Amino acid sequence: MSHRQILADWPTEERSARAVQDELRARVVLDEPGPPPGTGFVTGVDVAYDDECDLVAAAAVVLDAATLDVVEESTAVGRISFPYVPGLLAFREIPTVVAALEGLDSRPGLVVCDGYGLAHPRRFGLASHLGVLTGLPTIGVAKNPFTFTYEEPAAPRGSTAPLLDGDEEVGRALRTRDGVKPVYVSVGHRTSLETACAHTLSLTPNYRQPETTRRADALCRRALAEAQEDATRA
DNA sequence: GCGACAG
DNA sequence: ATCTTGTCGC
Repeated sequence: MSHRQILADWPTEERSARAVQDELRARVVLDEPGPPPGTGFVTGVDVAYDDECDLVAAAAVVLDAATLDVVEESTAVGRISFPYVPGLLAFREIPTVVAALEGLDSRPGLVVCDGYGLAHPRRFGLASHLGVLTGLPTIGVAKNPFTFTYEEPAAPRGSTAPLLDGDEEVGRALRTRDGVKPVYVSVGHRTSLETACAHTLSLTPNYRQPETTRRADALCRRALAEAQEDATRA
């Protein structure tokens, strides 16, 4: 789906946004293992906002999965399409993220999102939604446990604990640095939870957050700053 | 009804 | 997400 098609019928109200999630959820593919970690490309996406200027900037950064070297970068700037509502984050982030992905010449490979996929009140978070719209394999790696619960994983990097919604495992708390707060991994589209965790570990040789997210975060902030300058000047 | 709540 | 300096520690 193109950026324009997506924006053409983008919901404005919370009620219709939730209805979209309930409908699209059936299209999530959960029975594919996903691309093996350490080979091909891995792409990070992230978004930065300026609510005052009504500006949103997204970045997509393609990394070589084996070396974590940057292969290609893309940014897109737009208007804010939805307020932040817990559970409806995708409606705020996706239009500009898709535009940034469309700017790439490379095939993105696995897309790593800053947020959740299956770990979502209606089992259709940002990573699930982006996966269904693009057809790409996606995973979600969040910095906070949202409304979910978990037992503290053991201290060493690589330790995990189930991320639970009641008694249902919706993701995993994964320790990416010894003794540091874990990240919260969930499946998006066309990937298994095991694959998602393996990718997350291979993307965190030095920091808590995946290299994909760190690169995309830095890039979208830069893009937002430039857009703010342009807006101020005009 | 009240509080909590990915980014 | 964003507002924001110095500072403790490897």
